[in-house]
Amino acid sequence: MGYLRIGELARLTDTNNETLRFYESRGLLEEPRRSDSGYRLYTQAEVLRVHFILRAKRMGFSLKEIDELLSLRVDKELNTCGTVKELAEHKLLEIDMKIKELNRMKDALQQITDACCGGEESAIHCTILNALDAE
Amino acid sequence: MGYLRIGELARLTDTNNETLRFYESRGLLEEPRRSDSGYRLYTQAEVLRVHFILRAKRMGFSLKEIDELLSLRVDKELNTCGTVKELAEHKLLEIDMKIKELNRMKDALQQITDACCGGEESAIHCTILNALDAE
DNA sequence: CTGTACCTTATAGTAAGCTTTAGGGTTTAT
DNA sequence: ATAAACCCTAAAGCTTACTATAAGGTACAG
Ligand SMILES: [Zn+2]
Ligand SMILES: [Zn+2]
Ligand SMILES: [Zn+2]
Ligand SMILES: [Zn+2]
Repeated sequence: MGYLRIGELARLTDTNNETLRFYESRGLLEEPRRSDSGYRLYTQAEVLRVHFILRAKRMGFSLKEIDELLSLRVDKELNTCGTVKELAEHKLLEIDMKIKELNRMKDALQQITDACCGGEESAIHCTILNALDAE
Repeated sequence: MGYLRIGELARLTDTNNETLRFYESRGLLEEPRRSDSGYRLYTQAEVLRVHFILRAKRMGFSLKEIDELLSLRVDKELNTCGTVKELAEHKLLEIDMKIKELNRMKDALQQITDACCGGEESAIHCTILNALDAE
């Protein structure tokens, strides 16, 4: 009574049964209790936990990192803000590096693309192709 | 005489034998002529081609897209700047979308991270953990 | 009692871009 | 002649985050 089966948890969290079982296999969800017939039985706590996972994913954390965050979350009183903030700042640095890398790509590609006429004549003089070819 | 074996091509392009064979398997490099003993024999043209591939990779093109670019490059006179520029602009859009996505992540994470004290006391009140938990 | 929706497991497949392994020939220097 | 360095193929493995398939058992409505 009050228990959720996997499909219901999936619906409530906008995921699906396979993903939830996958998260369990990766340790992101604890093994839930089972019904007599072996069905997984969840509580509201798991709804919150899945939402936590999804939010962390949207922040750019990998499942492995989310696993760490979850362990911190489980016994908050035993862990410090310092530990949590370190993880977050590390991730921020990674995101920043990716952004910089993409901006480098973008600028380089934008430059050779702007120079290309984009016309219907032959691409022999194409700045894009030629830039990729240049020594 | 004048031919390069795979290891030499790898050295000249700062790649390795396996990667070059992999590129061949993906159609990025043509099947080269072979020595009597079956060794791949390359010319300077392949050095240029591998450099093309590497530059395109640095611009963010996938191997599949590079394959397309290479076909365009091979007979430039049969293709138009318009075709090439279309590929480039499509890729620019993709890069832009990734940058925006990462910036969204960064801003959200930055906000909850800035609010975290990062101190040595228990994480019960941690803004990071709590933000990930919040409904 | 039968259909349908739901659940179970284990295993394999997907994407990208390689890397590694296994097992076996070739070239070159000493 | 032999060791080191080099090459070959085919196949498997790696990473991330799932998704799909096969071959079932269970719950419940009509
Ligand atoms: Zn042009
Ligand atoms: Zn052009
Ligand atoms: Zn704090
Ligand atoms: Zn904190």
